Amino acid sequence: MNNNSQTTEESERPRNTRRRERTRAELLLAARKVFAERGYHEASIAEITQMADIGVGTFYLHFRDKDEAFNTLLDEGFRSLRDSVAAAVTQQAKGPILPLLVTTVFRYAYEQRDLFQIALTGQATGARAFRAQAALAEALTQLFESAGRDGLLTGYDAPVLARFVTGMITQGIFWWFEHDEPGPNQMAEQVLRLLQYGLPGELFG
Amino acid sequence: MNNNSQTTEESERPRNTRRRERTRAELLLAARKVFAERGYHEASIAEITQMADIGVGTFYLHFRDKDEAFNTLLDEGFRSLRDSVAAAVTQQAKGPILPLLVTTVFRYAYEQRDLFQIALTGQATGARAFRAQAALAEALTQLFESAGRDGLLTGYDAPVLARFVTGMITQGIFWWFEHDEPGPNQMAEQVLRLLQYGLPGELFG
Amino acid sequence: MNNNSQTTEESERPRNTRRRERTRAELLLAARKVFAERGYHEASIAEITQMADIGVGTFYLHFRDKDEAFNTLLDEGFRSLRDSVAAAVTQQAKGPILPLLVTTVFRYAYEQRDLFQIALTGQATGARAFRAQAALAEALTQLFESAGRDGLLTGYDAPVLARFVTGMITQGIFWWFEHDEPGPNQMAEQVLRLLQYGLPGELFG
Amino acid sequence: MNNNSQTTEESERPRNTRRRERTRAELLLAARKVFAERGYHEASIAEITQMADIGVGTFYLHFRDKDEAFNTLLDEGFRSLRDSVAAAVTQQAKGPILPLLVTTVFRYAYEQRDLFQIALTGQATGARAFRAQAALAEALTQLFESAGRDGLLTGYDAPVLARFVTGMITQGIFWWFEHDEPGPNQMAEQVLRLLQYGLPGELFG
DNA sequence: AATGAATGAGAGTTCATTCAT
DNA sequence: GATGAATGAACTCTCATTCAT
Repeated sequence: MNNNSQTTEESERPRNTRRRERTRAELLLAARKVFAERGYHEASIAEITQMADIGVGTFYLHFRDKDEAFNTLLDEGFRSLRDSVAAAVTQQAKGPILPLLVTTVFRYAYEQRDLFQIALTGQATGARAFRAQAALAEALTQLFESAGRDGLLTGYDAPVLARFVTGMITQGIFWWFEHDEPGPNQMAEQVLRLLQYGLPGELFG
Repeated sequence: MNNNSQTTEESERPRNTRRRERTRAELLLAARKVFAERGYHEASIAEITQMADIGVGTFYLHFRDKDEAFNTLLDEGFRSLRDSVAAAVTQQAKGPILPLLVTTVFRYAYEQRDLFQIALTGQATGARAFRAQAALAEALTQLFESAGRDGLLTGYDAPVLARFVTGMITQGIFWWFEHDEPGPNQMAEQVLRLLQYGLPGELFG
Repeated sequence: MNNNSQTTEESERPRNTRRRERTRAELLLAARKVFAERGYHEASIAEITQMADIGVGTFYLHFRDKDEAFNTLLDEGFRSLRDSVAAAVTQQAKGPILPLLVTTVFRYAYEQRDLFQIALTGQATGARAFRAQAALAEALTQLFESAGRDGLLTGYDAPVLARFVTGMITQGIFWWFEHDEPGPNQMAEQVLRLLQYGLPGELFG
Repeated sequence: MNNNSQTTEESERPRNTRRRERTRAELLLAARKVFAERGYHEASIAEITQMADIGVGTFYLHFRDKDEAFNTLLDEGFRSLRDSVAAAVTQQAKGPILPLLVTTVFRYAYEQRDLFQIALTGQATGARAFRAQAALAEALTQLFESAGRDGLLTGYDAPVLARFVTGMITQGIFWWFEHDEPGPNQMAEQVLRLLQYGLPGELFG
């Protein structure tokens, strides 16, 4: 309680803590690379720790197992996306949300392609991955349900509609796994144009 | 003595051949179930052969390895989808293709959910899966490029547009992994409505 | 049901079965050596399979894990001791059981020293080992309780008495881990003499 | 400046020494608990140091390795038993030693059950454990050899006899791992009665 | 063609021990 | 003297694949 011990609270603890945090960060960075390159199952702890230049055992000092490392990686990665979106929405208080959402997600995803590759391609049985999509779909569902209550969107099923838009965004991000163009702004613009104006009637007879 | 060479097409060869084919079909059926239930990596050859009630070794008489079985499964499964689409297009010669394509894919996917679950969720590193999406995107790209040459679609990038639509369809199918409603026709209708009319301008400011 | 398949029931199955049994026996033999030499914890599956000149994986075809192999080893080993004792008792129907029991156990233990070394020294957390002693104590308890009901043994607590005798026998067997003499008959004789006549009163004042 | 060399016996050194000793004692206490609860192999240094609320590294400042801690624990524990026995023998100078020995050992063992549990059950490959039994057997051997030289014990092999008695005592202590009754005095009495008077002749035919 | 016992490389994980602070 | 993060050898166990029958 009181500082009568020889471990000063400002120097001793932080030293270890700082080292611990650095190691953890290095492991997460390496895990990010390896998961992105190999996918969940093909990624081995050995490769991750080698890439981080850290002993195998150390991995287990920081994560209970492979699964926890994977989840931590995504959780911490997407937390900052969530923050970005929340910040953008708050800032531009009364404007339309949809364009903002699409644009923000695309911008973030373009910067963090590897993270999305892990989340979307990464495999990982069960619910592990797909949470990225789920979170996006959730946000969009709320948006559309709100719009629905305002009388817009007659004839549409909000959750399903949300999924469609999620699919469009997801595929846009997939596109970047193979191409660099178009950039996030143009990508967002294309999505929004399609959503707003649709395709020419000729295509539908 | 007797002509049991490779020309005896109706008696000798067919007997073995038929048996061989039956075994192969049983293996593929079992593989389909197991891959759908477990995903690529968690599926084990042992479980597949057990479910097929066939010896482990026999598996390798029919498929070089796990990967080949997986690919074969998808190839053969989607071949029939391709045929369905081709047939539908040919039949309805001069009408608009897009609605036809969307509707046919949804109808097929609704019936063959397990196949799509394997293909879309299935894991399988690299390009293994995703070919379902790729094939669909390819077909749509051609459609849109053709439309683009007719002067429609100004301002759109055809391949990217194709991806967007692929994403919508994919997510529609994903939806069915968790829900049974809406059925394929309504699902197609929702997609087509969104594609044709877009969303109300209020959502875009 | 009927033998219309090409697998004849007298040749095909037994061939595999025989091989399986041989492998299993070799594994148990090797396990016996290694456990005796190293004790439960220091024994590794790798060493066992190496000694048996059999692949590591094969071990797990026959035993769920190290523990099961250990238990199987003791169970099968002591089953034959139990049989020996039962046979001896049955045969010499109406004579006194105690000398018979002591003698039979010692004779068997002298031949199967390694097995007893595993059981008595073997370690193995929990109840794993010690069952040899427990079984012996159990048999002796019944013997003494029966004698107690006949009015003999006043002043003795039968289960505790049974443990004492178990301890004597156990230590006799321990002795053989380091010495070869005296042989089982003399050992039994010494135990029985002590049990029957006790030590001279001078030692007790 | 000040004479803090190795001759300052009352101020400087003792402070450190005392602290050192306290840490060591805490470690041994924790080790005792953990070894008793888990057995040698399942006990981990981490658990011991956690229980002692002391850093892992500190353990190795006091003991070369796990093995040394284990041995130290037993050595120090049994040293006091040896002292108790020696004191009792000296005190009751000319009476018979055997009853005294048995009674003293049982009384001590009843109080220090955990120590005996470690020593008798504790696992620890090789000679590590079993030294408790060995020491007891040694003392008894001397007793019996002395008696043998006085012409008593004809027909008995002193060392083997010593082992038998060791076995009885050991099993008496084992009994306490599962039961609380009978207490040390009654237990000793039962052992001594059996040793002095033996069992009724009817049991031997 | 079919079988299934056998294989062994390689995975995840643990833990006694070290060492920079 | 004390600390605890880091280490890596060693372990158990799995499973795609082979091959004698």
